[in-house]
Amino acid sequence: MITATLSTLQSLPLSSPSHSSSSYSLRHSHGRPFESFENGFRRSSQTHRFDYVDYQETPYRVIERYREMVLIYNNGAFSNLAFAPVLKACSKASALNPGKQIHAQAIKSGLSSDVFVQTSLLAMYSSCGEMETVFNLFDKIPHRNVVTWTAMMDACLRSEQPSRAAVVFCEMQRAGVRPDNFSIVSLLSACARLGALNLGRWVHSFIEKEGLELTVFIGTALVDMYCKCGSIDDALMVFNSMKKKNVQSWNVMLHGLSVHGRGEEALQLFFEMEMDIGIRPNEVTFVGILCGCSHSGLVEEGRFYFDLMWSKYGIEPTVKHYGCMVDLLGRAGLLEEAFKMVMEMPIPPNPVIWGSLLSACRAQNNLGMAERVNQRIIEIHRDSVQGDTSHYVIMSNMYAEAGLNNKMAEARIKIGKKPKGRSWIEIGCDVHEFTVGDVSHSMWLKIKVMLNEIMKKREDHGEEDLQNPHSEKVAVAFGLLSTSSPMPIRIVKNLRICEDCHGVMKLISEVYEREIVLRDCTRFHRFMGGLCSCKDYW
DNA sequence: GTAGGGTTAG
Repeated sequence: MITATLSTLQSLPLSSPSHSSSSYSLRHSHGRPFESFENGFRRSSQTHRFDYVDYQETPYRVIERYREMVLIYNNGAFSNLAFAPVLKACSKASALNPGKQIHAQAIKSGLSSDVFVQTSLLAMYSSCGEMETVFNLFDKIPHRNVVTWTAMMDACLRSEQPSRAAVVFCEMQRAGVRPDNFSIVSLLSACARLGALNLGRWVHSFIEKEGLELTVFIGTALVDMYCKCGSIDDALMVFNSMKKKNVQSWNVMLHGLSVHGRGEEALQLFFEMEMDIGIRPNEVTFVGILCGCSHSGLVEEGRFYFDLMWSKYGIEPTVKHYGCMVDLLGRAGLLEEAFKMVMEMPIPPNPVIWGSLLSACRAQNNLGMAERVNQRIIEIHRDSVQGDTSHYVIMSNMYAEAGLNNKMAEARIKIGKKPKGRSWIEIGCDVHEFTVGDVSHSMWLKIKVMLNEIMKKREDHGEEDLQNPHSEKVAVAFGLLSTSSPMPIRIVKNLRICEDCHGVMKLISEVYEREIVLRDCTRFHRFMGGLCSCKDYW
């Protein structure tokens, strides 16, 4: 410890702090200069100019330089200007321990009540996953500004609590704090994750009403929201009206078309994207393209673009690109080729890839290969404490169909207790959160009958129909089309859901032979297609 | 002057 301190001190310039500042500035004079924070550090009553942050540096280097400053001025006082940038660096690096030390120093300096320091601390704890601390901290911030509120929304989104983020937004409005571009983007992100189309539309009209500019960030967030909420045409409308687009805007639209089974249009969009000078497709772009090929059964096109990403753009395929390809080949019935691809890929395959191949084996009814694949999944999961058991569900069903009852029973035991999935539905202007997997429902028998009926209707529609989004139809069914103002959200806890919905959540797990954790209810909306009786129930 | 934002395989 002492050695480290000495060596750090020795490595520092012996000249005055102001001199060290200029030497660093000179060194970087060709790039973005160091941010200058006068009063960042003070010794006695004397103020020194101190530059310690260069945003081009790695977060760890920023933290290191901050520590060097602390060593020099260990008897001095800090101003809030010293803390915010280094806490931002801690956020970027998810560096909890340095963050805690800085928190302690902030308290010692009597600056823990400064809103800049508090907001930076909030963001730091949030990016380190310390949600309890975040909520405690937030409660103790007396004068929250729009940045504080947005940081809190971001914390909710990070911890997979999008409905809470929406509530935070509402509280912010109630507190009389005007939302800005940042908070609107966070709210749109919450809508996207919730599948809350109606709320998203409210946000869109809010943007227009308030005359907020359709910046590239807001535009992209809107497009993403409409895609995730199943309203692809609205997404296209916003996308086409965007004056400025960057690679993320294109990627969002491309991926949206892909997951909606509109692969041909996705490929057309990619063509247009290539025509746009100044836009260079990146690896996310190709995840979107390959996903589109897979969802639309475009095998040859998928192969073509998988090669193109390296040959034309020099992008190395990642595990996600391989995942799309394996899914594409598997769905097309090319099991051997898919298996070969997994075995020969230069990066280690993960359970997602094997799982996708296993689903393909199930679809092709290839028990032999399914067993081989299952073995691989077991090997990968061997070391993990909380293993995903969905592969056993597929195996047990395949064994059941093959009449191998002993093996089926064996697999059933392994399935064990599944964690509860959560989902949300938007009814009117409320966002409702509920959980799935409750087997104790007193109406279960009745539900079962109802589900059979729903499944029959699904079959009558044909499998193809199920691939298409039914958002508009569902919106009507759920009574979503009425808009009310000014406060669009109210979260209902301990929600009762209608028998149909409750049962369908279970059924999805059974039918798709996988554990369903619905992050948004888009898929759920599509699945229901207006067939449930939630509207009457409510 | 310092703090907060959008995309990614099943």
